Amino acid sequence: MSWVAQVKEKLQDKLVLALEAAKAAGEISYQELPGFIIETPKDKNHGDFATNLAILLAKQAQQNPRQIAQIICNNFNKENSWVENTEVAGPGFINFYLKPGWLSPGLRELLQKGSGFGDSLVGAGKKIQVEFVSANPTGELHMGNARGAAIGDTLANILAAAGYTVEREFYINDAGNQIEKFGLSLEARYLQLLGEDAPFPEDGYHGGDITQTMQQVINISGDKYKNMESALRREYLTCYALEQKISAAKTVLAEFGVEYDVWFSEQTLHDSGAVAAIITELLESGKAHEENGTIWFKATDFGIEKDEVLVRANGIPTYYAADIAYHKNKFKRGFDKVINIWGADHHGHVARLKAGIQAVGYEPERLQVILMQLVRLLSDGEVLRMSKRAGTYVTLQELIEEVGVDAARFFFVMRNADSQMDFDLDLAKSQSVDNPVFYVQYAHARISSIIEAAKAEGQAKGASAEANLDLLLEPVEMNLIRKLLDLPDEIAYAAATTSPHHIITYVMDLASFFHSFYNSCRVLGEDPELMAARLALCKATAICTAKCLKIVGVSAPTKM
RNA sequence: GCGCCUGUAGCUCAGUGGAUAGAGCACUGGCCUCCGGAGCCAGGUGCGCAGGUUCGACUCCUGUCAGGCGUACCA
Repeated sequence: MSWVAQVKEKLQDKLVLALEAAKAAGEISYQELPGFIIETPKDKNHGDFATNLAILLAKQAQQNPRQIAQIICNNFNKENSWVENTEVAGPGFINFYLKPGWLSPGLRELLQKGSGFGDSLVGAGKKIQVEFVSANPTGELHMGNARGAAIGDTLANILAAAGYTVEREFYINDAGNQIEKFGLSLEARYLQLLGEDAPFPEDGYHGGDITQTMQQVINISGDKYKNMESALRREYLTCYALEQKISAAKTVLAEFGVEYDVWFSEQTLHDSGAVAAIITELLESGKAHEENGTIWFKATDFGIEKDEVLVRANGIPTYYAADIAYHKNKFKRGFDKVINIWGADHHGHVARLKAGIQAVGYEPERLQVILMQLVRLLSDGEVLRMSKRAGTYVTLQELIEEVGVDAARFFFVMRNADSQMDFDLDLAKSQSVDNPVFYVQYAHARISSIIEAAKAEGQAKGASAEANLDLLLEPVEMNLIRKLLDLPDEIAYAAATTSPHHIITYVMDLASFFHSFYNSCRVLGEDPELMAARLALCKATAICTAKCLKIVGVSAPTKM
């Protein structure tokens, strides 16, 4: 448990004791202890902690909340605690003012733990999978995929820091209709490149990358497939192109800082009979039935508006059927919970999939889908609709080259997945200096520089837990320490709410507190003891800043 | 029509039922002979609208308006 949490718990115990004492003395009457909270007031004038206990008791006790608060304060035993003073405020809050130096043990703990500070065990023993990006392997990864990549990878890092065993997975949609179309498009381009007058499929993939890939095939093996039987030719070309696309995706994602544990092929679910098994299972349990050659899942029995097709009239299973099989496979692999990050345009699929999961015997709550609103692209102040057809999309590769990994990841994680965000290309390119990522990185670089300077003067040993941390009594120092000690709770909170953007909000605040401290307190050249304490505070700030940046997948430079 | 998401400052966005709702950008003025001025300090405007629950609502509920996205034998 973090130091702040320990102090809080002690406070809570003592509050309950005070209340019981008051009851025993007949000063107040109540039946049940309400679920009160102890919080950190936003306004520093309201003390270090505050509780709403008295307000919640008012009804039961049939007394004025401020009176109750006063009674509790009178019965509160400050001995053997950090509490220096209590105060009744507002509608009946009790504010606690703690003794100077109460933060020192926490700061010492932080310095001792180093980069492990912030980790917790709230998820210990639980296994979670995060599946993200999972883009069709028929084209290049684009900016929308980049948002998913940044959010998914960061979320996985957060969950790992919170003690969960985490696996990252990319689901490769290498089966079904779109692969058919892909194959037809490849074949057409291939033949066209060889001078044939091959018609391009109606709604095929028009991307130039497909032509390039086919040019590669010709460079390698000439017209080897030209006179082959069409179906076989498509199989060869598709196989080659898929391998290329997947390998390219791996490369660019790795460049973006994302490494997956598992690349899972949809096709293997068909090959292994897992999809067929699901369909049989649903038929046999009466949850599906055949009608005119089509197999329907009775989704309406699970609260869905209409039944869903599992196998089309042409005998080919739907993506939906494969997805049920896929999620059963996930649960059989022992994940307590699986999280999917999807574009919001797939939200209609969530309820259906949950119904399917339930139908094959798993609690739908074990699947969480994080819907990510789509990225709107702005250029010259105009909204560009991202479209592969129109060629108005930015690839992940281009994004990395033009904006950089640090700025791009920071930017994508900064906003709630629910927000429909605008990405101003011109701003990202031309004014990237204004990106908040630099604000945070600058703080880290500044600290590194101070510590280097201290080393040069032979003072580096000061930046340690041995310093007399009780000397850090300036308000800007206390604010900074308090913020630093919030990190474990922030990570746990971000994990519990699966909201990566909280980490950004936190680290921006942290940087702000540090810059304020820096501007009003000197570190080097002070009295040796005070300098040692301040160096330790700087070191602690660097530790927490680097920790957050690492979680987000952004570098923590020592100089800029 | 029905369903999901979103409406908070001029713009982009934070905000865990608590006290006087925040940050960045943009605008104005100030700040180190000294540790990195990519920094700090100050300046003002806002919770789409209407009800309800609550001691207390940006937060929960209902209705309504606006935008986005779904509502396939596509994925």
